[in-house]
Amino acid sequence: MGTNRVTLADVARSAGVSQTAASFVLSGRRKEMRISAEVEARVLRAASEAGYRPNIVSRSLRTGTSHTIGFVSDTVATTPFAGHLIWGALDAARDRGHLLFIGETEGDPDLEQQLIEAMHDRGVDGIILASMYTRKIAVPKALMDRPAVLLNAVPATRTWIPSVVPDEVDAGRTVVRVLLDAGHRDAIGLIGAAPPNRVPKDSLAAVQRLQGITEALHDAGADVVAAVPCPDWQPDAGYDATRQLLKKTRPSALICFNDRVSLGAYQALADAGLDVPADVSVVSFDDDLMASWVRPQLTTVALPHYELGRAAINVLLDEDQQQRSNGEPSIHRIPMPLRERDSVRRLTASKHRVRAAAPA
Amino acid sequence: MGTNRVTLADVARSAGVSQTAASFVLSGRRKEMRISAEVEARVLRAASEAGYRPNIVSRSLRTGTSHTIGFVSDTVATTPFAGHLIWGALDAARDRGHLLFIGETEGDPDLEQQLIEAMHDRGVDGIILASMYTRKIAVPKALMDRPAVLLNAVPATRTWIPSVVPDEVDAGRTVVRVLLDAGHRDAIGLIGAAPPNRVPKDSLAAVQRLQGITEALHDAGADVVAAVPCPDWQPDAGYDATRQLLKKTRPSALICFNDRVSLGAYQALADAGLDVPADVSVVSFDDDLMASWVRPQLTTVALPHYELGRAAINVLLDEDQQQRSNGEPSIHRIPMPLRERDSVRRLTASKHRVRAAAPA
DNA sequence: CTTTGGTGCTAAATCGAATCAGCACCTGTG
DNA sequence: CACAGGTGCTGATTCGATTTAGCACCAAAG
Repeated sequence: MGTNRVTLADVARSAGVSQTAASFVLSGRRKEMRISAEVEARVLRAASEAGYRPNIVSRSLRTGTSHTIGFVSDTVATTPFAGHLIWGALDAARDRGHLLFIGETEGDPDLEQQLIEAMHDRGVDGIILASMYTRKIAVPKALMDRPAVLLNAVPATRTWIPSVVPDEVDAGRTVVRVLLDAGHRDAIGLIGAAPPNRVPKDSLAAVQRLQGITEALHDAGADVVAAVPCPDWQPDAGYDATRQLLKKTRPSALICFNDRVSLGAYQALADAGLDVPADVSVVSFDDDLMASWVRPQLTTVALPHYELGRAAINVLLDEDQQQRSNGEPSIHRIPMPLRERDSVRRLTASKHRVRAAAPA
Repeated sequence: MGTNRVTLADVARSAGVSQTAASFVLSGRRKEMRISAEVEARVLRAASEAGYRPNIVSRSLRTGTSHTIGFVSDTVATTPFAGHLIWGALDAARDRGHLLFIGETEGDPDLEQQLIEAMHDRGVDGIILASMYTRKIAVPKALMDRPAVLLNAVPATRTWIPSVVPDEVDAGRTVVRVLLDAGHRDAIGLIGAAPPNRVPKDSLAAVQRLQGITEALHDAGADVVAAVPCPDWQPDAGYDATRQLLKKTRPSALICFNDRVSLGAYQALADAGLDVPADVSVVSFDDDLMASWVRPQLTTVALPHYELGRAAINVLLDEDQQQRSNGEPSIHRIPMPLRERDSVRRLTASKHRVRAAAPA
């Protein structure tokens, strides 16, 4: 290194013992080598006086563990979502004494491969491969040889690599519970997907949210009054779908499949002269930034990006060994927390459907 | 490492030569060791057939260079700004064969110290210490021993460490040029700071933007018609300041000190029945996201976060050595590009002040 | 026929920590 | 008094590359 770093040899010399003794003391294993308490004290003193810090490069070469993790993502900059994934991973890594390499692939498989190899060349203990939005991904070969975790993604092919994803099915159940608890039961509409399987192509979230919604309604003996799928989950499509639904029926509540769709729904409801939440309640998914910008603020189930990032580190560090031995591919589902805001109206205790009302 | 990686020894053995020969061939220095072309071919072939990749941990231990850079920031997740700084650094690092460690301090000096040390323990070639917004920072001791660059920050104390910052003075000149080019000359108002030095405390941007503006106006023989400082650069303060200015005078153009202030100015102008840009032109700084959301879209001078990130890597890798030898602290100023949008009105060729007009 | 000088390569040391294999020394037992 | 067994430590090797020192061979020069 540039300047004169203190090495283990320096510490040993100044404590008047062998490197071996110093090494065992400093790694807290003095009993194993039967080092006396007196020598331990001398070594500890010498180390702290000299400001000794172990050289992790050297340790890594010898032991093969670098306390370093690679985080490879298809995006780091564009959205706050990606930032929060990284943030969670960073915090968890710090808690466990690890540092993170970050790499961005921009969706390019070659670049992905190169980054993973560059990280392995530097002796990372494992790699987290993250996706900006939840999806199935082809697991690159380079990932298979060493510990790895998929974050916000599930493997397209069968593999031992564990995944960490949001619990979308449970989120579907959650939005239904919110509506049922508020007394909405009979006139619930769906914007963005329709049972049994009319959902946007390739969207895991769509399938699973719909599944949770369907199950929860069935459990309660309820059913949707109408459902309109959208080709994609953008405000425009949400607007069109909502208008279409309003032609057929007059729901007391809408479940929109994400916050951007909700934005379109808000607009369509306003155009129809319907007030949120007085006339129609709206619940949604994602907790996008806009969810707290729109008026009334959206009640929505949040994608837990920070927690996903944290979980990925912990899964990588804790479970990976076991997973590799038995062939079970494990999927860790992280709860999606409800953000209760102002877009759901609590119906009166009578539990009867209320056609319209807004008592100041 | 976990599975059996191919080592240099393996390559040498299968090529039937010594490690030394293999090493010199693979590092492209065969002439130095006078290796024959024939042996070179054998080694190259063996290496590529075996899929040899050098172990950078080992190389790092021997040579002290890891092709790894530490990026320590006070924020990574909260804003898109921070994301773009990292993005630029990531791209430049990749172009030059380096990988980035990322660390977030959350503004905590102890954490900052720990992160820097943890990175040095892992043999980074240098460290970039980044700030979310441009400011003076106390340079941590841990940074002084090895190559380092301050990003979006200048050192509070005298030091050899180079800085990379946006060129705010030039940005000040740019906004003035935009207005002069459009024929605004006599009735330019300032919102956010006032000459000679009534600026928000601790804001480098304020001082330098004002300096550029003042110089450029002076060069053109022009002057501001009125200037109102704000305590902080938020929409509310911008609104108040603009109302205050409008009581005194009727500008043909406003220079707002950032986009959030401009947002407030827009509101105050609207309240006063003045149209942007028909009655009053507005130019601003930052190119915040909102600059393209507001109507009319703001003409503004952008903070070049991506380029700042790139530059930091290049400065670290290129200039650091020299800087350490002579004691000159260097400051690299990155141009702030103009984003011309719709908030500036071009006056008629007569160059006379137009009181109000909006044909169609 | 020895020396010089160039060519083409190899052996061994090195970076800093971890760790295996032992080596003195002492105490208690038969 | 020989010997087992425990205590408290040290020397040397290892990880995988880079790099210094130097060896063997051959041709040309003296």
